Amino acid sequence: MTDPSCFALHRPELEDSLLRGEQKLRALLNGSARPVAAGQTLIRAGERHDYVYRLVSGWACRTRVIADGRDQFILVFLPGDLLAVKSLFVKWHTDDVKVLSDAVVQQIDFDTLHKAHSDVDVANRCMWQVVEEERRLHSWVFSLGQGSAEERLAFLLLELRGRLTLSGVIERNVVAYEMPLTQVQLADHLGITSVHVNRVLRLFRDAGIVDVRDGEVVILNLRELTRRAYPLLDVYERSTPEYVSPEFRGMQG
Amino acid sequence: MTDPSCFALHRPELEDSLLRGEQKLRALLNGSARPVAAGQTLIRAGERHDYVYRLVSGWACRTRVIADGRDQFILVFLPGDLLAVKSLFVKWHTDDVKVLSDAVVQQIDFDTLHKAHSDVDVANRCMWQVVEEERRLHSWVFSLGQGSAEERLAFLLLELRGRLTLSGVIERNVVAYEMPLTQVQLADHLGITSVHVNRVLRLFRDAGIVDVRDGEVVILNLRELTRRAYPLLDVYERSTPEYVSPEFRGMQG
DNA sequence: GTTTACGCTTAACCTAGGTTAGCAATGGCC
DNA sequence: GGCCATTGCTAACCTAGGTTAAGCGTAAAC
Repeated sequence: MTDPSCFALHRPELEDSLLRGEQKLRALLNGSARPVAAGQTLIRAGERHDYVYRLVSGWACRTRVIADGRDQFILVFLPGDLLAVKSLFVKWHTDDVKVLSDAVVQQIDFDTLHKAHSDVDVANRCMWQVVEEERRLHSWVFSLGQGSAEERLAFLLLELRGRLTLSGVIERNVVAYEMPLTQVQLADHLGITSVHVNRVLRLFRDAGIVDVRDGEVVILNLRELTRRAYPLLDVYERSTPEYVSPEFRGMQG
Repeated sequence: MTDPSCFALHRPELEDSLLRGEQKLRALLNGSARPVAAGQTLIRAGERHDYVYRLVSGWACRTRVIADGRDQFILVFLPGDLLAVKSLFVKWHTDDVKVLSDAVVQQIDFDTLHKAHSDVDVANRCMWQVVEEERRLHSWVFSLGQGSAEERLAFLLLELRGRLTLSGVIERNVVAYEMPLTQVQLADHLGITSVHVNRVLRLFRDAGIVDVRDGEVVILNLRELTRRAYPLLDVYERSTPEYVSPEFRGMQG
């Protein structure tokens, strides 16, 4: 959120409002920071929930687990993201929100945010978070429905880099970043098994495309990684420098 | 939208606001109704778009098509739904919106709705549409990532019935409803091939569970259909009478 | 009244990815 | 030190669903 271009998809008319909303929210969240240990569940599906959070550092995810053990990460949250904005609108959430690495979160209770929500700037900033999540969900639905395991993994690694860049966690154009997900967790997000995650990672490593190891992603050939992910990128990502290697900017296909 | 309980997941504090917002939106949309022929594309990905729509009758979908022919229906819209609320926030959409059967839509341009959006009730009603879509997207991500073809198809047929009931298109507890999707279109939504859709439909028909034919769904055994879909239902749907057969209300697992 | 197009159906065959099962390396923890 | 849990890795085997191709019915188009 250090880079205003993180709002790049929006309408110019709204940019100022979103930035003001961001400032106002920061003021409201200020002082409430607290650490959360890796593995903690912040929100449990089906339980009444009256807080909205900002993830200051660390990674989190929205995940759905069912009785027979199937588990799907629905969204991954990175530093700067607002978590559970929907708390403003729903009695309870339909999925768990879990912290994936040691993290720091700020929080705000329903009543306070509800009052603030009558401020147009704050309402816009909240709506923006939901709209942006929906964009990512669209891509993810397409990926799970139509993408191969290779495409999905390439897409995920590229998308994480793009989001970390836009939110200012990593510098523009870096090719290595910390990524705390285990292979099992990657599998739960990608909708494949951890055995197959391992196969694809080895393939990518052998092909000199990307090396994922010890909680770090090292991109060896950004052009090739982009090429493999490209079918799954949406028109926004395809035209945004933070997501794709230069050769592919705005390309069709 | 004839049934206020369509807002069942929300907070009681907001129910009145949502209903007021609905009335205000209706007033704004009034008079703009126009027919749209089946197959028409209402919104094209990547093009500037300045309208928000209400689907008065007929079915529509948000879909992403890529160059190699892969096509995924991301969301299906039913009568009463607002389409493209995100137009308020994004310069262009990342996916097409296509009308699936002869339909009637009302529309409102960006400037008018933007002014109305400063009204809290209207803003809430718009946010609600996006939040509800996100809930469905969560379930769909889980389904595509973890569900078998049988589970997904059962889930879809059950969900469509539930939504049609909540929005007042069909009566409570009916077991047959019109469903204009072809097997190819079902396949595009479910993330499988039309050949496999056909296989599963035959299986369901032979097992006396549900008969899908000639643009109509006839549920022969609601209990069994619910059982097959159950793993994919979210906690909201599991506890809502419109979605599940009585025996399963609120069941875990 | 033939042609074209579309949707449904089925069969035969194939492959991406799942399943099961080990083994090795690491790192608390007592 | 030994113990246990977690993560990564790999091999052997299996299956859900994909692919290809064909036939059938209906209906609009000429």
